Amino acid sequence: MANHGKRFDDSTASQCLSCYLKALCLPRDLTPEQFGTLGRIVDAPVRLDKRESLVQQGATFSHLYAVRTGSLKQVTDGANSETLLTALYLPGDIIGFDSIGSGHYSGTIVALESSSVCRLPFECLDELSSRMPILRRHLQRNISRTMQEERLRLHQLLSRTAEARLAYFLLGISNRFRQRGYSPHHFRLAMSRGDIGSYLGLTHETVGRTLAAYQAQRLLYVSGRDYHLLDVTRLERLASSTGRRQKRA
Amino acid sequence: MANHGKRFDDSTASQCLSCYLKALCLPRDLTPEQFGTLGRIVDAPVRLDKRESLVQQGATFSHLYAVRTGSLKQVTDGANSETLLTALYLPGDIIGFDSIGSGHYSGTIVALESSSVCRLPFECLDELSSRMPILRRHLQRNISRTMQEERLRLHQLLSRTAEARLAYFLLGISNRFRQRGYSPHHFRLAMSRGDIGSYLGLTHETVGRTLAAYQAQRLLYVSGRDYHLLDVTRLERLASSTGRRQKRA
DNA sequence: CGTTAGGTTGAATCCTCTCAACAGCCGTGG
DNA sequence: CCACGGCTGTTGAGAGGATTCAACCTAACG
Repeated sequence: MANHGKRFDDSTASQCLSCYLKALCLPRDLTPEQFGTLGRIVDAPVRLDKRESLVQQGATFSHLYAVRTGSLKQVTDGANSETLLTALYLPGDIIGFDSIGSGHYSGTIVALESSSVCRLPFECLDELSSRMPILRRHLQRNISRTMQEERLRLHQLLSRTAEARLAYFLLGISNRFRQRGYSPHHFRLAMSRGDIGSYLGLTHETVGRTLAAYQAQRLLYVSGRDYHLLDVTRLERLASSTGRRQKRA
Repeated sequence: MANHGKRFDDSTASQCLSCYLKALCLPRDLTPEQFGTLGRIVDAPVRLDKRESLVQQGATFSHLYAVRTGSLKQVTDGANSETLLTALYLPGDIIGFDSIGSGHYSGTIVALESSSVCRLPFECLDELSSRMPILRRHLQRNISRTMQEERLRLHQLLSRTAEARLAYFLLGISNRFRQRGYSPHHFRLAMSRGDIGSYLGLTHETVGRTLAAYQAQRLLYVSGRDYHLLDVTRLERLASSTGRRQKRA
């Protein structure tokens, strides 16, 4: 690093210090000094316009990215020329964990709206983590947790109906907003119906129809990409039921 | 560790040295000394009978396990008293990556047949990895790769028919056997139809019917839990198509 | 102001689930 | 040794849900 000698409260470091998301992307209980060391390797934030892409699928992996504002999607195209939405990133999320293993970004990252992200050079981070067990743990935890959550989530979705899948999805989003300090009942989701469908394995028509059905039952109110969850309890019941006819005991 | 002074070719170390799976669970290009250090922290292998469980869901996380022989499944029960088969482990696989984050095992691990596994104390492994970058990288890669593979796989499955899901699944198994040096065309899968269904989000009837349909088309031959893949090319076509009617361009 | 992408709605088709009945295999226990 | 129940796997019939295809509507944007 060129700025090796800088004090921990220099401009880049304070970027992290002042960031209200630090509880999400950084370990807690860092000493000010550790904080400084870490902040020093963070590059200046990158600004992205809507639809602009951060990295291309297949490009060689070099940085992790922490979402500061806005939201981004990961689209991956498989062998058979189908492209799937494989991840949604909200402020505080770290992008790129899934690309460490192969050395190439596993999908194209596209901004769903104007967004800004922090660049984290992985080499530096890795080198640092060998000397800072607390950081190593934090990274491990973060990877491991997202892996286990996603595994369970996707397996649960596999056997569910569109009704349950959507409820499950919306409640997940709601929780993520809650963790970030936003309202869990009212939020804007910058994804199209098609995006949601791609993520959940449904067609855009089905997504729309299901949302309409929810509205008819007063479970939520949707206007465009604005969502108001009205009856979370009932949505939870829906999400955790298979949505199918009861198998008789 | 009590056995800190042991030479690298002592009994536990040689266990790994002589293990034909070391290419899978250990980094390649280790010096004999590093090899010894690593081998020293590996506990004696654990033997499991069919149906015996290795760890219970929710137990506090302490060890990773490397599968030596046999096969195991991870079953996770969600909130709503449904239990899902969330992972299948074959020789050379590492069990437990998904449990580092939460500190608790994320599912019960059950042997599908008589199996043996190596215990890897995570604390030691982690401590070691701070001094051995090559090991740290290997662990990171392993976690990251399984995470990304699984994410893509499950998202692809979400929008596919039973026909495509099963083909996809069987080809995945086939590849894993190939990597391990077994025949990719003929193998025994110790899972029941119900297990497969749970993993893929299908009912056991559908699994059976689909296998029967494959046999009628001479794509494969199944007898009980013995599988012979006859026409891999055609299976691959099936697996990578959605299985649905072609959407017209 | 026209074009395009996103969204809604309807009708028909197809796939998978549910339910039910039955065959085979295995271990237990009489 | 055989009977028994339990577990696993197979097959069939009917119902329900998601998809495909088509038409139409809206909002955004050059």
